[in-house]
Amino acid sequence: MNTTVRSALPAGDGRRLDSIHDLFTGSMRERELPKRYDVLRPDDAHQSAYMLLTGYASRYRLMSDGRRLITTILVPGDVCDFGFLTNSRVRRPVATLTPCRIGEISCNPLPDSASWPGLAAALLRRMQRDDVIADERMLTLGRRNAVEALAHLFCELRERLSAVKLATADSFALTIAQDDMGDTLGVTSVHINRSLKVLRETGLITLEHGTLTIHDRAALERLAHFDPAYLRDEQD
Amino acid sequence: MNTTVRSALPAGDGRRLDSIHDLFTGSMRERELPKRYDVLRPDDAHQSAYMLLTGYASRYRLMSDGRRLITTILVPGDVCDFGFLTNSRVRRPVATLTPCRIGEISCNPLPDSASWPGLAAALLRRMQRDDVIADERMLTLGRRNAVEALAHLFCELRERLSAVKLATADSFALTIAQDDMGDTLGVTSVHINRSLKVLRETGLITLEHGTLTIHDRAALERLAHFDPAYLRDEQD
DNA sequence: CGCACAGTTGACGCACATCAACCTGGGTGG
DNA sequence: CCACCCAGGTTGATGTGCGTCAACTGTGCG
Repeated sequence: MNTTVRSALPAGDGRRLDSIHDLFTGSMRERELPKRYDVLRPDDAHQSAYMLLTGYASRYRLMSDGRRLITTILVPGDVCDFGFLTNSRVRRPVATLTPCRIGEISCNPLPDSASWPGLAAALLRRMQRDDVIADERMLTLGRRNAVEALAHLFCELRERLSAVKLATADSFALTIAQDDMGDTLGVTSVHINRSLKVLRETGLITLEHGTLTIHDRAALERLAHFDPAYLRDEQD
Repeated sequence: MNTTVRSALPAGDGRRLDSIHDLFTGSMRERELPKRYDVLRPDDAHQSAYMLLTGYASRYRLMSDGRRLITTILVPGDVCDFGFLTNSRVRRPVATLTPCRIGEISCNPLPDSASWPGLAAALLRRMQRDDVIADERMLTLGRRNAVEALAHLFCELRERLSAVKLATADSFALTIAQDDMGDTLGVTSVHINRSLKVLRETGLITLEHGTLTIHDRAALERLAHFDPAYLRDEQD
C-alpha cells in the first residue's frame, strides 16, 4: 500500500513518474477486447487501473427497465475510471463500444502519493477535464436538439482525437453504432439516423465506411454551439 | 505555495487537518449572499475555495442564445468548485439560487499536499461523489420523463440534505424557483409546474410555503427509479 | 449462399414547447 | 395601513420534435 509504482518500473528507466503516460507505460499489461465487452462491473473491487489504447469505450448507466445512457465516451489515452484512486468499489460500468486494446496496471499496491512528483496534479487535471466534458454533455442532453447534439458530439470527438493524433482537421474514424450514439445523446437510434441524414444533406459531413469527414468545420461548430476552449488543458 | 493551511489555523487548535470540514472551519470567512448572486465567474482565477453553508446554489452552463442548464445543485456542506486545487481558471459559473451563506478560505497559499493526512483522500471522495451525482443527472436528462425527473430530484435532495441534518425522513425546505428546477431537469418551468401538479394530485408530495413533504417515499423512489446507494459514502 | 446485424425509411402518436392570459402573495412606498 | 407592484406560480390552446412500431435494405462474415 505504501510501495511506490516506480519500483515496479524496469530498472534504469530514467523517466520521472510525473505523468499519467509514465504511470501506464512503465508496467502495463495490454489486452485485446472485443466489441461490447465489460471492462468494469459495478460493485466489483478496483483491482486495476485501465487506460484505453485503441478503439472506443464508454462509461454508462442502466435503469432497471432497460433504459441506458452512455455518460462518457472514452477515446485512446483516456483512463477508464478514476475509482481506483480511492479503494472504492466500481460505481458505474465501463464497456467497449468497438474492439479495443486497453492497458492495465495493478493497483495493488497502490502508488504512494509521496512518490508522485506531478502525477497527482496530472490525475487531478484529467478528472477535472472529464468533469467539464460531462457538464457539456449535460448541456447537450438538456438543451440541444438532436441535430445540434450530433454536431457537438462530432466536434468534441474530433478535438479529443486530434489531441492524440487520431484525427486530422476534418476527419477521423467513427465506428460507434447508431444505437450507441443514441444512448449517448438521449435519443433513439432511429432519430440519430434521421439527424445524421440532415447533417449529410446539409453538406456538413459525410459518414461512410467508419470514417467521418467534416466538410465545413466552422459551420458545424456554429451549429453545435461548440467552443473548443473547454477541452484545452491550460497547463500541459 | 508550499506553506501549509494548517499554519493558518488558530494556534493550539488540536484538530488534524484531515477532512474538508477541518479545512474550512479552521480559517474561513463567512459571507451572506443574495439570491442570484455569482459566486464564481468563468475565466476568473481561483482566488479562494468556497463551501456553501446555508441555502441552495448551482453550477451552471449558458449557451450564447440564452439557453441555460444547471449542472449541479449545491446544498450546505458542498464545495462550490474544486478548480482551486489546480490553479486553473474558473471553468463554469457558480451562482446562488436562494439567499446563501458561504464560507471562503484563501487558496493563496494553497495547502501543501504533504501536510494533509487524509484531506487529499477526502477531497477525492467528494469529487467522485459529485461525479456519480452528475452521472445520475445525465440519466435524468437523457432518459427520465419530467415527472420521473422531478421525483428523482426530490429523492436526491432529501438524501443529501438528510446527510447534513437538513431533512427529516419525509420533508425539507425547498425554496428553489420552478424556473431553476426547469433549467436543472432540462424542461421549461411551465412543464415543471404541470409535473408538480401530477405529483401533488397523485398524493405523493405536497409543496407549499417552501417546504416539500413526501407522503409516500417508497412510491416516490420507485417512480423515480431512485437507488440511494450511489449517494452513500462507503468509507466515512 | 444465407444468416445476422446495422442502417434506412414511413406512418402515426405523445411528451413537452410555446405563447399568452391570469392569479397570488409578500414586499414597498406613499 | 392600505394600494400598488411585480416576481413567481398556474392554467389553457395549440404546435412540434422525438418516440414507437414496423417493414425493408444493405453488408459483412461463416
